[in-house]
Amino acid sequence: MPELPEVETVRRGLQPVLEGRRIAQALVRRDGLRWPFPDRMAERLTGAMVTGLNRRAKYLLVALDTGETLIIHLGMSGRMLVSDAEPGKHDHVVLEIEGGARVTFNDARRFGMMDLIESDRVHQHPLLADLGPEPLGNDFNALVLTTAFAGKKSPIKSALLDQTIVAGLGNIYVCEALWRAGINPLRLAGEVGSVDLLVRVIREVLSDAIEAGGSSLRDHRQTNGELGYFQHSFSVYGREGQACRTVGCLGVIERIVQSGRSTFWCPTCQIV
DNA sequence: CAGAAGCCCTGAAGGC
DNA sequence: TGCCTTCAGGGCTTCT
Repeated sequence: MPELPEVETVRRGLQPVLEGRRIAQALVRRDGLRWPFPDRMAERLTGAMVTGLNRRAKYLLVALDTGETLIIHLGMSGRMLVSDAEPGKHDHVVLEIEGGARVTFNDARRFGMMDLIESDRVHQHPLLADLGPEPLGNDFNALVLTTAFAGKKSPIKSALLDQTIVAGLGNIYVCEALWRAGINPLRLAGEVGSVDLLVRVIREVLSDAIEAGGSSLRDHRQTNGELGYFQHSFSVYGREGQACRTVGCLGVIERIVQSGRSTFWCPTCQIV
């Protein structure tokens, strides 16, 4: 499940493979993923040099010397592979890189997306225009979050999944952050008191995950070259029925459904 | 208008 | 073993 840390890990893994290199040939093996690919995508990618590899929220931004940027979203099951293997099932786009590397976009469930847009208009792309602040950046702080929460009648769990409030959190890291902050996920966003601790733990949980991804990235590159899916140990996510890991807490992790998504939390210590 | 539910899609996992 | 059902969730669309 690629959330911000996974996408950042993919970005860091692809950087040495792509940056400053030319796409010798782009192979597009189907019409699209969630939406159709842009017109003539293969032609527009072939021959282009990658001038920079950036990230906005959960989107990878591949800047090209053609003046266009390739926007990539991994959706739910999307992954990037660096390998010599011949394209197989669910390998939808293959980039042959000058010098021999091969980067493959694989996405079994096809919830991912790719689009091309002029580089100076990237942040006006419909999918990026309304995104909230980057949680690891300076624009994300207690004042901004308090303002965004003001008057909101949805549970704080749902509010944190809203990409216009803060961009890049997904179901897993929202659960982890609320647990670290001791906040009840059912609490209405507009009724949460101080968010200072919440801001701090959101930054922490994302930074920790990026660090963990970075360390496992080296191992993965040595084995099968797959970027993006890593073993993380979660404190609450997926731990229904197990003992809470908060020091001194004797609670048991519960699973509830909010806005159609599973929320894992400890009713004993998440009481703020 | 805000908030919640529906939808897309495939593979993994669990029940019988 | 194998078939069937349920679940996973990012983010847009539709409904209330």
